[in-house]
Amino acid sequence: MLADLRRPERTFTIRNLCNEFKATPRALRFYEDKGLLSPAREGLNRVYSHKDRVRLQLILRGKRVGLSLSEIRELLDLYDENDDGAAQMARSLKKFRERATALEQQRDDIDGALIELNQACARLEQRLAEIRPDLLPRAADYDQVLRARLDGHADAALGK
Amino acid sequence: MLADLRRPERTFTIRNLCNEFKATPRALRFYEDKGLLSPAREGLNRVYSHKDRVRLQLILRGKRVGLSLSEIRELLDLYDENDDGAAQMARSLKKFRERATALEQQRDDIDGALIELNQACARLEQRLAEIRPDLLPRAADYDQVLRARLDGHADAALGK
DNA sequence: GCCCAGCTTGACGTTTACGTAAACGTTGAC
DNA sequence: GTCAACGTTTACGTAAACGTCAAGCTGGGC
Repeated sequence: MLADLRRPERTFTIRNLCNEFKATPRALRFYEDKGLLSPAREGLNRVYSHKDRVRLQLILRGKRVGLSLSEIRELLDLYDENDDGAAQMARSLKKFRERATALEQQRDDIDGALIELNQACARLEQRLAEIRPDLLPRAADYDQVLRARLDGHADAALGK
Repeated sequence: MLADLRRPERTFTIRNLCNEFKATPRALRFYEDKGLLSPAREGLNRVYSHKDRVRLQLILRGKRVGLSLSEIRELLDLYDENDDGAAQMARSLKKFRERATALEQQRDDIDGALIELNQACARLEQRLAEIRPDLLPRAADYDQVLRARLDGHADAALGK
């Protein structure tokens, strides 16, 4: 029954979780090495509980937002030393905001790079158009999309 | 005179260029190792010409837009094997466009991460507000800025 | 002559997140 | 009985872009 999948006593093999979350066994073992996971053992084999599964979800979510494994571990540790949930939530919140700020910085960097790239492209296109128009990969539509997006961002950045 | 700085026969020491472009000597030597630069020698010491300076500028620009050193080298090589300028321009243009596409993908990834982060932040804030409002770092203004930007991007992404 | 500052080469260290063997044990299918 | 398919541990390899010594040469100032 599917219901079994939700029963808390259900456990998972390493491959179960790998399949479910598109990870590799090597990755899960690596996370364990780094102290992010600590599944039970059945003999030598790893046995993952629902709690482990949740932790893995948190790990992968952390990765998606660009946290390093050590940062993720810090956050997980916070939830573990769980004497007072509120304090840890506050710290997590702080961490998340820091990450958000960093990500915005990254995005601004990327926008800057895109502007520079587009200028370079424009120059190249112009010169090619003069000299060897036949070599111009026709990508007018592509460029329109590209510029539309950039303009949007430029507006947001400049016009506040 | 400042005019001397522009005279083509003016040469530069490694430190000159490092200071001008905020790089380290190690970096310039590294680029040389990788075949991106090949300054003249005066005894043992490196002597950079104007051409070398331009190449360095191109290298740094390439880095800013996220090209790897090997990709940059390919482009520089194109300009060197200079039998037909137009063909290389066309290839550079292609490379640049590929990079632009990749950067946009990266930016979308970042936006996705930011959305996930903001959701997490919102949940944390809400629960903290219920349980321990005193722990809430007051960052209302910060969040407004943050959301304004995100909304802007969301609009651009959704509204075509 | 001495010393320091700055240049040189060479080589190993760093970081992150695993990949990739190697070598072995366990279980189930046939 | 043996082969395949999983699991295990240990350990080295990878990629990028330099940082960080180490050890030595050289020119200039005093």
